[in-house]
Amino acid sequence: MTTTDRAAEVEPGRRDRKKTATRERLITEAARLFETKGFDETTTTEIAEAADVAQRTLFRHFPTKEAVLFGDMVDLRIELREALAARPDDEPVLEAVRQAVLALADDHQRHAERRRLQFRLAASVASVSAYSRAVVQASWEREIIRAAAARLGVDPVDDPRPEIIAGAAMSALRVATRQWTARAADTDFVALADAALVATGDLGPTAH
Amino acid sequence: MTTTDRAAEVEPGRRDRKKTATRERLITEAARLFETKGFDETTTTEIAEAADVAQRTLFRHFPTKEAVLFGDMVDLRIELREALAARPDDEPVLEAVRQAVLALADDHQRHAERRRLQFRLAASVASVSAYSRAVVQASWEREIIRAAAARLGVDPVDDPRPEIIAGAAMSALRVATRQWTARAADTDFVALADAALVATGDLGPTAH
DNA sequence: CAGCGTAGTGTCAGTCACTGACATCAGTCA
DNA sequence: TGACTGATGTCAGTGACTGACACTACGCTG
Repeated sequence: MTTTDRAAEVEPGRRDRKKTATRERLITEAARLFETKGFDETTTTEIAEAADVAQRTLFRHFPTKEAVLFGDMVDLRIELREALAARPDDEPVLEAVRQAVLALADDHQRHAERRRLQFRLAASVASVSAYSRAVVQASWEREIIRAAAARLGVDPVDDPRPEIIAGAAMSALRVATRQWTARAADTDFVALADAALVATGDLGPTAH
Repeated sequence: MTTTDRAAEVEPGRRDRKKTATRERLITEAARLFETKGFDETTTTEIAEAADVAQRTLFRHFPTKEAVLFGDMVDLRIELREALAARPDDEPVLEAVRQAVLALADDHQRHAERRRLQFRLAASVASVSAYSRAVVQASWEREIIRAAAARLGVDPVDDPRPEIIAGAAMSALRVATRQWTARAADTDFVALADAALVATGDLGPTAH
């Protein structure tokens, strides 16, 4: 058990290291350019050149320009899935979802600067907003749906409740995100998210 | 200004009639081409030529190719807003939202063929999915948020509940849409949507 | 360790969504 | 009727993305 942890983590060779290095260079250079020049004003060729690769290489690592911006979020889906799986089986569904989504919130807190850039661009650039909603957030939503369906013991195609729970949780997360983006950099994002997620369980009492 | 007064329904002149005729020709020709050739396989120039206008004219009527596909949904937002406003003030929020969203469902029922094409493409083409979520559905969601906030007497920026309600309702609608698309053409969409929306109020009881 | 297969990259040329600029023509209205 | 204005056509671009092909270096196997 030297560097191998659980699922046979083999030391990656030079080729793989170069590949991930290129990928990360693209992500950071893109973020820097988006920050300084704006999203639409930055071309994919500029990003590629800043990372010292050909434009074609950028599109071998990412399917779209938007995907470069959110490139550091790919494993968040897995993280959310594991957080959901880690909740005790006898915990109420909404509580399990709430706790798991706080793992996402915690990640945002840890990568505050990058997340703020992403949220800011999602709020101002149409194509980024669309990507964030339809690709990033939708992937999280699917994890919540899957987990909620499993806990409720139902088929998410027949029973609408898993998807409704997921939609409500994602809405809560969006509210927290918007509030956080509008406030000072040291605002506690997890607390905001928690407050919003608690309100998710209050839909009944909202009745009137 | 324009001709006489504005809010009232004035008989549109020949110029306006031509304009809307062009717009509608673009929408129907696009739908026909998307149906037969597929979305990605149809170029905007082909759509324009089928409608007997220049490609440039298409982009004066619609900002994107996806917007042409959903061109017949523009006034649905207004319809939803009015349905929300029409609900009695003393009705519980969730019930008002449910009834209003059934107005959307009813529209889908009435334009079954076109809606099925749109949903099918949204399920298979990434850019269409993104547009549907981030533009079309998001606009409905905003209407629900606004109405729910007004009914609860809260500011939707501070209080997450309006957005959570809206997110849950939109999720219910998406479930119903997916179920409907997968079933026979004469399936009762309103009934499916109603069943899903009823479940929205059951999040508390879902507890365990 | 020599040699072979292949993954990651560069280069080039092409497609297509979308846009600015300018000319033209047709409704509209004084 | 004549001036104004808004819808359209034409043309020339920009920039995101893609297929094809060649090349190099990594890594494995004999």
